[in-house]
Amino acid sequence: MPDRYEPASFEAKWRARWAKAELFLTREEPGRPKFYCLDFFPYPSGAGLSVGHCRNYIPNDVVARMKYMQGFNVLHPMGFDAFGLPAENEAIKNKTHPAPMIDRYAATYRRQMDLVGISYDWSRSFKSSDPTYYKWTQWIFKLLYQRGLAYRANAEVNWCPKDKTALANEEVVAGLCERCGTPVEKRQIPQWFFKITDYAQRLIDDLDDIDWPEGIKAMQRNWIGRSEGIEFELKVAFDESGQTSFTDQLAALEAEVAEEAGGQVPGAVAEKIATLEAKLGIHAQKVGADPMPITRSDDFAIKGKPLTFRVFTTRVDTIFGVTFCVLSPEHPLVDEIIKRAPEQGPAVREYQVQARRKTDAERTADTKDKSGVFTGGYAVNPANGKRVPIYIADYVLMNYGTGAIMAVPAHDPRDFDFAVKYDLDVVPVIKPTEEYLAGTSLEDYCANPKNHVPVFTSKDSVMMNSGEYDGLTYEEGTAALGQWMEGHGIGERKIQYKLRDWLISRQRYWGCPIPVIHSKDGEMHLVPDDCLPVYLPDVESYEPADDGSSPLAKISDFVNVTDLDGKLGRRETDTMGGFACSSWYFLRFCDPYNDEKPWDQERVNYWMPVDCYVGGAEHAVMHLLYARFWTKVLFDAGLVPVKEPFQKLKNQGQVLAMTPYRHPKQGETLAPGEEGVLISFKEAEGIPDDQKFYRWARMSKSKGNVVTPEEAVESYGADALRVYELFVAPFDTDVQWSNEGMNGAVRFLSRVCKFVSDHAAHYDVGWKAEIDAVPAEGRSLAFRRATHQAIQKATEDIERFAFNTYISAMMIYVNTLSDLTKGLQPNRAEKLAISEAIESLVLLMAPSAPHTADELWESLGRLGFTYGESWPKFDPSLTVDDTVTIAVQVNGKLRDTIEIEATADRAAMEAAALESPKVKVYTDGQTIRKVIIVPGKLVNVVV
RNA sequence: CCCCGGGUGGCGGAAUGGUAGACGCAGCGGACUUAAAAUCCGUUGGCUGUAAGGCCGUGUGGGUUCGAGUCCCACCCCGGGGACCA
Repeated sequence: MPDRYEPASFEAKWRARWAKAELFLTREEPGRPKFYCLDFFPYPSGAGLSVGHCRNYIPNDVVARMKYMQGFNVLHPMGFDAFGLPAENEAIKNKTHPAPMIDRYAATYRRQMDLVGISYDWSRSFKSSDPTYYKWTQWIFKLLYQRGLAYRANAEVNWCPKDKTALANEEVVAGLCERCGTPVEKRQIPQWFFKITDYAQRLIDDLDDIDWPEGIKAMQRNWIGRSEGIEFELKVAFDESGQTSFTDQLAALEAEVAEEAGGQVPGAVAEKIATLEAKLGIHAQKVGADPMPITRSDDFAIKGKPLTFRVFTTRVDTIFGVTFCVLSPEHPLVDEIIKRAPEQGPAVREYQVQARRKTDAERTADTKDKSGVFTGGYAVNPANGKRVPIYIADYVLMNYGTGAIMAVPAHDPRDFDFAVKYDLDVVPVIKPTEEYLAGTSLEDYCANPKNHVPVFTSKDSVMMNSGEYDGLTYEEGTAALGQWMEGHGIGERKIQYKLRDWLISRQRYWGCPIPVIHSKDGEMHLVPDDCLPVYLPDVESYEPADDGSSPLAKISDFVNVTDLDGKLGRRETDTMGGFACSSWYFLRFCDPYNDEKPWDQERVNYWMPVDCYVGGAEHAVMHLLYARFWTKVLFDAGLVPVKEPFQKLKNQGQVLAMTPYRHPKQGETLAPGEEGVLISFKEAEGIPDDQKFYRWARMSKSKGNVVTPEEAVESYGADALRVYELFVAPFDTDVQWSNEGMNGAVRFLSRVCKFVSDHAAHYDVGWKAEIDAVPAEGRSLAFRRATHQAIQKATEDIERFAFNTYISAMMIYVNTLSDLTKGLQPNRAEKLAISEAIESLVLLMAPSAPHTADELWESLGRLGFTYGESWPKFDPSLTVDDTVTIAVQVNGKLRDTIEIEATADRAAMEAAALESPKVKVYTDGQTIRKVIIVPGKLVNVVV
């Protein structure tokens, strides 16, 4: 029996035995509840795993192991996200084919995961690039297509010139390619999209039902970006001075109707217009607009149809403060306006060209500096009939809302900046608070709104300068104006989302082929089920072209197909982005060998949802949103029993390592945000202290600060690595790697071994049958209490993902047991209690230090594995002590602590507290006003 | 600018509104050793005091409470995310 932790002597042996016994094969034994424990689907990088990656696998492994011991059927699988740009780029760099490369890398991952003893069921493993898997990815694509959720459209997309492919919106960060940092360009290419926008509302709503970190939920809500507002129509005029009353607008409408009806206005329509006229006239007077005589303004009807455009706003309560409107440079109305107001044409065209040339990165870089140009047209504010100039500016985005806005510079900072720059009016229409005015008067604010920065944007105030709407709150004003607009057909309430459809086409080789054939007549056909999968052709050369076409397009054997009727067609040559493949892998794990269908319904009904999903927070809005979307589609199709795939989600913290930097040399410049120049540890040795410094940085190959699992296991042992990573910090916070900390874990495991080996002689396998018959008292009771308290703490802590305090409780347990056994010649009761303690200790340690636990288990003469044993249960009556230490406070200040019977009632506690000489010092000569008693905790005497 | 986290000894961290600093690391003192490593025992928030003890102490300032690391308000700092989304 080992009396200290000697990993080299037994860890490898146990891993081999677990493998031989197929210990972690998923069981579906009837009568046991299920638990699905899943880690994020990793892309197997060529750099291999670092101890940083283990921080996600180890804690979830502890959960999986405990759940199994508690009697659950546990599904704990692992596979590899093999398709996609990272793999393909790596293969190109190494001048090799991605398929064998990925196989090699995945094998390394598996070896490393096995090395630290993760209890995966490898029999269920697959790679997303396996044809047996991607066949079903294609099958689901077809399902989406059939349900109207996959479509091809010619669209302006984010094009990464380095990766030579289109990217999804989620893969573009601040205008740069998320993967390689290259500024993305815009390109018009036919692309495949999934219609995730159809599910926007459900993707928000169902977040309420799942146990995820609030931060991730917030990020998803934010990304989906729901906003409620009103979309309404404005008419375009070409004369600034002319006021157009509502009656004018009605007259124009009448003319329009008459034109369509062949010169004669139908009676019913005329009547309707008359009533509207009456209503509108009253309204116009109320809001203070000039009641203009009915004249036929030809502004609206020059050369045919009147020009109109629609805007979306969440602040219709500020509509009386509109002083200009802005169209996005790409807005189709712009052409129409300059056709009719040609004098602004050249300037407008020039600006459009400039805007187009800018990349998203440039556009976002100068968000402060607004630019734009007047179009020559005016918009008529439907609320008050006022005409305001129409500008184009690139701060208005074509792909959000209607691509046009009403600008209220008094209450919107962006509009304000623009108004200041182009000397446009600012008309306050929301009464600012006293706090905002900060001393100056309301008159001064209204007279010189441009002197008041930042602008007043709060919704917690009332309307002013808004005619009959003055004094209404945001809610009231929005409701009243919304009703008015809807009543008069000017606009309607609407909900907008920022979320756009998910672009899945990649013009690259290494991805799942899209099962579509384009026939000669331009129609698209899905590849029939019995022809799936569409195999990715095995080719020598697969480098991407930069003309926007996929490398598959050059492979004529792949492209040219003939259908059953002998008709010629061309295969779709784009492949699916990697996120498609990882949007359903958790379903395949439930039934990975099925070659009839993607999964057997019963298997998925049994295992889904995932009970505990663990991975990094960086996938907050990509994988996690896409997987939720697919699950909902599959739910709607009746193929999965759950609306949400991941019931509980946990994000682990990163592992940071000390990383050397040096100060920049003369002439060297640092990128923004950089503190110094990254150097290797070797370089650092040769540099004097005052020229270098160390920072904690995320472990990564590029930083040269990686500690591999092999190194850690070699120097300290796998169980030490596991215990260290569990103990060093809470699960979700970043940790700083330290060799000293690893030594602490080694010492602790040695103390566990020492305790067990020192007292193995007293171990009685049959303790369970006898222990309750021998009354525990004194030391034996103390043993039993320590044991049951440890069981309770360990169970609850693992359940709530508090692995650091679980390990801490184990340390306390071992320390307590060691203290209790000092110089002990145990009697029968004590021997039984020690037996219980030894066995509980080993089993409680099993999820975190499984090798050591099994080694000790065997040394105790037990057969099999701790994995197959039952998780210890605690007896609540044995978790409480009979005396407690209570705090005695005077006026809330701690003055004494006293030992007292745990069962002491309030009166006894009070009496004991008041008797304390230390308390008397403070209470003598004082009047006791009140005594607060918290049973079992404290007494507070108020004098 | 907005939205999330988070600021506790020399360090990592613990603490259902109820004894702040559990547990570990590092340090210090001691035992064992020819010596060192390893191990074991003791000790370790600051100030003050011979001691018993006292005072201060969880980013800053206020508040609620018998009692605040924990709840509320304002602010400062650090980390992450989103950023012209109308």
